[in-house]
Order: sequence, then C-alpha cells, then structure tokens
Amino acid sequence: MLDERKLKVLYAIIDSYIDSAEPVGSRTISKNFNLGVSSATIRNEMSDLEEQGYLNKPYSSAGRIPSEKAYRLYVDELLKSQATIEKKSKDFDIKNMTSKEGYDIEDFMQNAAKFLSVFTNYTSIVASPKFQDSIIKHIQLIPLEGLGVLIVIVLNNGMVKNPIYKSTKKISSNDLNTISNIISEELKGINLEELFIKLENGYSYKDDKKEPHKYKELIDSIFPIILNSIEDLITIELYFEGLTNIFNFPEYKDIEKAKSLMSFIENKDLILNMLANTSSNEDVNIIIGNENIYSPIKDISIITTNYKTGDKIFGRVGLIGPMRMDYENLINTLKRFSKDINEAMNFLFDE
Amino acid sequence: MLDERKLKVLYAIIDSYIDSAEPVGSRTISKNFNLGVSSATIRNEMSDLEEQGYLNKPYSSAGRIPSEKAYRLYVDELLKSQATIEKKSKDFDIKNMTSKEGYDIEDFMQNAAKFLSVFTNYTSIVASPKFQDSIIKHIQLIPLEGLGVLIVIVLNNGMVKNPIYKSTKKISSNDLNTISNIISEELKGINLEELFIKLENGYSYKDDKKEPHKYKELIDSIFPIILNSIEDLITIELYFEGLTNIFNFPEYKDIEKAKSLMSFIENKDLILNMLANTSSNEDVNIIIGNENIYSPIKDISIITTNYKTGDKIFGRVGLIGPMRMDYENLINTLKRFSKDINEAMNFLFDE
DNA sequence: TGTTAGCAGTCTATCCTTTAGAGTGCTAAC
DNA sequence: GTTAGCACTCTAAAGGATAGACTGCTAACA
Repeated sequence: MLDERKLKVLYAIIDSYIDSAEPVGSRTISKNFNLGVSSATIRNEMSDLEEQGYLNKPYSSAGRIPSEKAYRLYVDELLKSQATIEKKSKDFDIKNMTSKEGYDIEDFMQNAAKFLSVFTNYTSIVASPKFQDSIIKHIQLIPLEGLGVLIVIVLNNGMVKNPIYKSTKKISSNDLNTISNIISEELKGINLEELFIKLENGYSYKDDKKEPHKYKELIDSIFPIILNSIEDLITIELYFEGLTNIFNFPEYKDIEKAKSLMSFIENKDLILNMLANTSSNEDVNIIIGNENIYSPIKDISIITTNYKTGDKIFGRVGLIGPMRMDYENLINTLKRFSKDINEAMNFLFDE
Repeated sequence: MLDERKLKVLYAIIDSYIDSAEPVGSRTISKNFNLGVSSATIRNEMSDLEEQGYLNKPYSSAGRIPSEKAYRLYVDELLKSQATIEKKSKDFDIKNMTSKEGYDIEDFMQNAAKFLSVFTNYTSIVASPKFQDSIIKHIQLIPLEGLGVLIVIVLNNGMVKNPIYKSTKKISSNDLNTISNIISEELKGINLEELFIKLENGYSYKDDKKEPHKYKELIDSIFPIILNSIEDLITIELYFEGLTNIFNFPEYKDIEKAKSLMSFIENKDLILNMLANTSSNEDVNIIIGNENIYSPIKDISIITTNYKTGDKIFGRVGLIGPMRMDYENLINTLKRFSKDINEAMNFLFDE
C-alpha cells in the first residue's frame, strides 16, 4: 500500500513529532534523517501521504502532523516486531519495588502503578481485578466488642472482604460459629456473578426442616451485607497515579485542555468503557485517539497490558497520555512490566 | 486594635475579593457596601489598613488584596460567632450519601470526601484514621487452597487486615486454629504502637515449657507479616477527591501555578506535616497560607475537621484551595459535615 | 520519468506600540 | 473628619508590523 520510501518518510515524521510535539516540515526530515533525497522530494511524498490520510496540516503553511491512521500503522508495526522487547527497556525489578509480604492485590497493583508512572513519566491507570469468576471459600463471623459482628468473606484466591454487621442484640460466639458454617455452606462454590444475581433477587435461607429455623431471620439480614461486598468485588475500580505528569506534555500547557483531560480521567466510567470495548487478548493493547470508541476527548492514547493471578482473575494496567505517545519505549516497558508483574503476582497471590 | 469602621471596610474587601478574585478598589466598596461614607474616606481607611499589614497592593495603582493576617482576623471572627452554624448551610445527608452497610472506615471516608468535594466544588483531602491506640482483638489463620494462609487481623474497632502468608508446606486446619489461638493470646491487648515497636525489635515466640515448641518456627515467620500490617495501620494515608476543581479557581488559570499546586498536593508528606503541626482540638481548623509552617506553596489554605469513632481513633477530613477561600460557607459546611460524619461513624463503626 | 533547486505565497507567533480604564494619593474645600 | 476632583500610575487588551517556517509550484536537469 505504501512503498518503502513513503513508509520511511512517514515513520520519520512520526518519530520527529513524538519527540518534539511540533508540526514537522520537509526540511527537518531531510536534515535529520538520512533518506538520500532532497526536501523537495520529501515534500512530494508528504503531499501524497496527506492525500492518503496519514498526515494532517494544522494550517496551509505549517508542517505535518501524523493522523490516527498513521499511528495505528506505526504501532502495529512495532507490535509485530518481536525484536523490540529487548531493545531499549531499562532494568527494573517490580518484585523489589512493590511487594511487601502482606499486601493485598489492590495495594500491590496501586504500588505497581505508582512505580510505572514514576518510571515512564506518564500517568498510569489500573483497573482493579474482576472477581466475577471467583468463588467464596469461607465465611466467618467474628464478634466485636459491642453489638457489631465482623463478617470475613474469603475468596478462593485469597481476596477478602470484611463488612460489619450491626446486630440488635448480643449473639454468642457459639451461635456465630454455627451461623458461619450455615452461611458458608449456603454460598460456597458459586461464582460471584451468579451469587450476586441470586442474592439480589432476594434469596433467603430455607432450612430443610419444615419448621421455623432459629437463625433464619438473622441469616436473612446478613445476606444483603454480603451482597454489598460481592457487588464491590465484581465492580471494577479505577486508580490513577502520576496525574501531574500530564503537565509535562506541551499539548496540555493550555489550561483548558489540561482541565478537560483531567476531568476525562476523573470520569472513570468513560475510561472503563474504553477499556472494556477493546480486545484484551493481546500482550499489550493500544487505543489510539477515538478509534472505535466514543470519547469526549480526542488526541489521547491508552496503552495497557493485562495482569492476572493464575489465569482467571485479571485486571488491566497501563498508561494514558497524548496521542503523540512514545509508543516504542512504552511498548517495551509494558511488555517487560507485564512479564514481571505476572510473575510477582503468581508468586504472591496464586496457589 | 481596629475601630469598627476599619473592620467593616476590611471585611467588605475580604468578601469582595473572595467573591471576585480581583483586587478590590475603594469605589467598589462604596458602591456595593452601604458604609455611609464616600470612596475617598474608604481610600484613607484602606491606606491605614495597608500600613497595619492587613492589605497588600499588587502594584501602585491597583486595588487591594487581603493579607494572611487579614484572613486570620476574619476567620477567627467567623469561628467565634456560633450563629454561623445554622445560617447558610444547605441540607445534606451524609448517612444516605455515603453509607452502605458493609463499608470499612476507609471506603466510607473516601466516599464522604467525594461527597464533600462535589458539594463544595473544592478539592477534598482525607487523612486516614490513626490506629496506633487500637488493640488487636483477634487473629485468625484461614487456609487457602494451595499453600497460602490467610491471616485475619481484627482490631477492637472493627478494622481488619488480611495479609497472606505463603507457607512452605501444607498446614492442617487444626494446627492453624491452634496457632491462631497462640498468636491471638500473644498479641492481644497491646496497643498497636507498642506492638509495632515490640515486633520491629525482632520479638519472637517463647513457650513456657523449656523445650522447643513445635509451632515456634512457623509463628516466628508469621510475626513479620503481622508487623507489616500493623505498620500499614499506624501509617497515615492521604486521599484526594475532586482534584480538577482546582481548575475552577482563576488563580490557577496559569498552568505553572496549577502544576505546582497539584505537585504539592501529590506530595502527601508535606500536607501530612502541615496537618500534624496544627492543633487539632478545635471543631474546625484552618491553616491560612504559610502560617507557622513551611510549605513550598504560598497562597493556599486548608480547612479541616476531625472525624472519630468513639473518641480514640480519628483522622481528618477537609478542603484545600486558594487562600481566598469561601471560609464562611466552608466553615458552616464543615461544622455540619463533622457532626453528621461522626454520628454516622458512631452508628456504623463504634460499639 | 523521477528528482531537485528556487521562489512566490501563506500563515502564525512574537514583539512593539498604543490606548482605555481602573485605581491611588494628594490637595483644597466644606 | 469627610469629600470632590484631578493628576498620576500601571496594567491588560487591542492593533500593527515583522520574521520565519512552511508549502506548492514551476522549470530545469539526469
């Protein structure tokens, strides 16, 4: 589709633009890249590339800016070339940076995101793991000092929730144990998504015996609390680190642009939507500009990778920035990061 | 110190400036506030006020801007007048907005902060509760599917931590129960701060019997994990909500100023320091500008209130913004908020 | 036919100048 | 003690001129 020279010109423009954030002129290319042709020739090529939708001009006598289409071509090329992975990535050690025994997955990932943002100077995002396929392994009620009862909900992957139930009268330790066992038996083994639907539909406890069960009322009033916790667990949360890095990009030196990007980032639903609408099978996934997706903000890209424990529960972690991202570096960094993070998670959280 | 008319002029200027963010001139005051004197008289008063350090001029022919000293006077006056509390505060219902049964304190406070930031259009900050006075009520080891062991650490106030211990060989449920009891007994009743010191100094388990205890090694390897969790619990964390609200203030329309404020806010240690260096006994506490405190940023104020469960564990929640804060409104809002939040917390978390 | 030098034309960003307006401080009168 | 009025100060905004970074085109060249 594009002959080799056109590709070289295009990539040169993209590299320049990623570096400088300024529209790139034909002379810049002929001086800085050794293409063996004059600026006039490059001008002609650029004109063709513009016609084919790979380049844009902010105004008639300005240099060219790569289009979404150009970045897509460029990025796909980068993703294809396996060689990149070893090429540029500096060394880092996720395990040392982030893992202190005793963290839960979310703490761990938040630290990893912090690390990623400091390391790359971009803003990092983490979508919390989705636990909808997990199952409850154990439920334990523990008496607090007053009327409170601590409900410990343990998932098969070690994730835990600890809601508190406020009882109306003191319940004995023994009773709580019995109830723990009953509830555990009732809810064990069902995956959270199904369990959520079940409880949401007002599921209530029915004992075998055809007479009123002495704990039934209590158990039924604990179910909604467990429902809340499950809702938490199957709801994806989004965290950010390094928001101020946004200000490092010249495209956001205009306060209005910075503001709208920040608002966009704070609007977690939109970003979750963008992430959800993208195939997540790849090693590293890149959303460029408004590709396929409605977003109130143009000109941003998101590059993500998956993290998982075992191979079921996973979330996503990545970086957000202007469309003019340093894709080459970030792809390498994220590939490396992805490998390290999954090793660390398997070590820390999987069984 | 200041006669009544001077005070009136000063407050008029402060009110104007809080409202407009523009230097205030004598004519503005004489037109908008019914002081019964001409602008020339006000000019004279303003000149005096400047001499006494209550007002500043950005340049010779501009209007006046209130100084730190002026805000302090104004704010102290507001804090003294009890009447303010009922005057302006709109209605809100923290309990409905934030409490879903099953939240833990930190989730709850994060929601409360979100609410506060949306309600006021300022950026809210929450310092997590300090648990150094809490004691461990119960420790329970729960087996996971593989070699993992979930450690449930329950504090007397219902706060829970759930670190995971990766064991080298499978431990039976019964053994875990025995160990749970031993560890519980060992650590129960000591407040976290002391416990932290104890464990940090390499405390290890010594059984009464003068022979090697069969669980000693295991227990000693679990202590450091508990230590990590305790460290988490006595470390104060800081959260923010509504960062983009910063952009609503005209003083931060300059990108450099916005950037430096954001960096400052992201630098949690500095803010924690500011909060720590302030007496926190008052209902509502206000730090104006650089009062008493080193900070790389001038011209910001922080207004906070305490939250607590029972009367021991507490953290702080508040709002951060330009020195030109809407103190009157915010004081009212925070007083009200403080009342509501503590009621809600007592209901949800205290026993 | 593809490449190149060179030049006219385009558009912006920047710098300088001018101007309007907001505000002070002083003076003289009440 | 208060006030009107005026000269003076300073900024922020608007307008105008200029430099410079490009492109696109044409004509010459290999």
